[in-house]
Amino acid sequence: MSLFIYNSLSRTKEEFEPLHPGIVGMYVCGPTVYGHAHLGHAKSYVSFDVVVRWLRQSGYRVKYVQNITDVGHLTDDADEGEDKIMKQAYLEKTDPMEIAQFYTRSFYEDMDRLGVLRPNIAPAATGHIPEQIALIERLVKSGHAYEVNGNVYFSVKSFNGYGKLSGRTDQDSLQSGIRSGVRSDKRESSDFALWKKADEQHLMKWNSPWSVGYPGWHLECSAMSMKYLGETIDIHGGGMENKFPHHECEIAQSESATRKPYVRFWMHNNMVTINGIKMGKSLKNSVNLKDLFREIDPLVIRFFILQSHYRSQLDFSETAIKASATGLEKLRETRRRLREQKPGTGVFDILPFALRFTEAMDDDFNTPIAISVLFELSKAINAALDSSEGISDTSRQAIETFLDRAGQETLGILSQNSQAVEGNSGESVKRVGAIMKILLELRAEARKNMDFTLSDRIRDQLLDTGIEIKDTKEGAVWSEKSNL
RNA sequence: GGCGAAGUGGCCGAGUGGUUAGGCAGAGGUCUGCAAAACCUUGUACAGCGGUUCGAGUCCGCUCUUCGCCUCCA
Repeated sequence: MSLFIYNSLSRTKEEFEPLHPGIVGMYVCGPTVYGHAHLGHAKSYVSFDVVVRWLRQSGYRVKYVQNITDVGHLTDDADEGEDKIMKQAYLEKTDPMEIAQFYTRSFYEDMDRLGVLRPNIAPAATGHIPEQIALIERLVKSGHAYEVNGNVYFSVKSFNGYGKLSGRTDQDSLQSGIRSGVRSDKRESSDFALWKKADEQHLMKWNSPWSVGYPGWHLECSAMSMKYLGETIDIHGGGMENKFPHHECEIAQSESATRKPYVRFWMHNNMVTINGIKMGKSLKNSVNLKDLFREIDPLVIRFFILQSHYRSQLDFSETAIKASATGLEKLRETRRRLREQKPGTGVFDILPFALRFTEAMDDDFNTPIAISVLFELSKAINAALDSSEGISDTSRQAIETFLDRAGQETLGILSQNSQAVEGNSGESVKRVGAIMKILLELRAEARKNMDFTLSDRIRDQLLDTGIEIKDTKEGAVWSEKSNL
């Protein structure tokens, strides 16, 4: 069985083979750091996190590069608009670098909580100005770019592959979408900026052969991916909304410079909608992750995201996320039960489940199917545990190995210690365990004496503090109730 | 207007020709002091209209509706 990935460039699923055997070069467009991360970021980076994890599970060494955009680019290609980071710096009365650093840290905090593994390399745009200038020089030299008044533009007409990713090849219709009346030095209105001359007030600017200025917003990804992954990379990921113009421009400038294919597999993840409408900062309906985490376990959000396919839109609602929370709790509960169960004699065959899980992941990272396999497995495990034979120790170990690999290492939703008392040392965890043991013994005694008032009081009051008691055949067990 | 995606049972959400997706919610049952959990049973779903086919949610056409991109955005 081999891995198939949907390639946005060919619009079909293709069998994946890396350019260099055993090693995958992967680049994903990172955030522009001028605000806290929102649900859209979560969907994107959780999705690509699972891609990376699965590639590694499949035996590849993945070199994962995800940039940090800390240059505040203009808000459009038409030579006007504002610099977002600079605007935020004025707003917060500080300088752009502090803004970028602050929100970069915030971004990683949120991603860590979602269980998103850090990229191998996280290059910042401001740290790669020389590489970007070198790329522009290469394009000017080869006639694909031209300078006017200190600005450098890429000539779209000079690259005839323009539009192959987005399907937008009709230059006339492209131009009709651009507003008229804007003064510009461009030869063609579809040309895009590689270097912009800075005006007086502009805060972030660098020397270049053309002017004191700053790089165009498509340039950093090309320059940095080539630097760290080579001129042809295996996988480039990003949000759908970046297909055009961002990725189209990346292809144009990169392939014009190198005369080699830039990306072998383009992967685009879909949007988060709220009540069916796209979530966006400009629409003022974006859901900030830090706010969300106060009410919902970050891993529930991760699970919720993975219950739909990365190429599908994900509609966020209170009821949908609650359903996910209950579902995830069910999987966790099964795992807990399995661990605590006394060994039986029953043989449990994990192989069919493992095969179906692999098949689902190999089919363009179909996490909803993969999760449905976990649910079916959960049901089978519970049924086996309820039966008189139970599950043998050998079978139990095989199941746990699979759950570690599938549930934790691949999907990142069943962490081994999810029920541990968070943020506490091993000592205090032990102490809580000892206290609970005493309480459960007292309650068992009360039940034996038919004193249900007392036994229910212990149960109810513990529940108020977030500890849940369940009476099973083997006696009472306790667990921490995850929020929501 | 151009490019693209999509309409699945109360809700979420898979499924590219032929047997059950899965989850949540609901109903009935087993277990239980009660509760919780778990298990069992329970749903004539595929926007509409035509067409292709022995057979279509799945292919083709038309209609309706929704969404994304064409300005920064994951």
